[in-house]
Amino acid sequence: MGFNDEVYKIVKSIPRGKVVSYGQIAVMLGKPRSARVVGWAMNALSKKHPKEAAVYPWWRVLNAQGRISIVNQKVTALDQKVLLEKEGVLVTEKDGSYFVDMKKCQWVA
DNA sequence: CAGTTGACAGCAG
DNA sequence: ACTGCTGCCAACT
Repeated sequence: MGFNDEVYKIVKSIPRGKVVSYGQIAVMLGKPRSARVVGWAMNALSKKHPKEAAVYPWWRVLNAQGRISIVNQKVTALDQKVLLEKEGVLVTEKDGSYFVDMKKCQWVA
């Protein structure tokens, strides 16, 4: 595979307690407009490679607003919230969705 | 091989 | 400020 692995590589390098946005990953890959593909890659990771999901901290990946945009996957937004909190990331709930303070937790390469 | 999809982002109305 | 439409690009069917 190609692009997918690139995404995973970035994800794997995210430090504990930090989060990044899809667009940010896309930029790191040199394709600023591939945010959607990054999301697709994450989806494929948990869906087709659940075993690798334990290695790649996909839960540190959020959308640009710091919102957990996961919807109907194997893992729920609640799971992601718990995982993040376990790492010391403050997750706030807002109208059924979970948010992270990007200002404090966003990872800068 | 061609059309559809998607855990997004950014600009337009 | 809020909702909606478009752009983008790899993987899927």
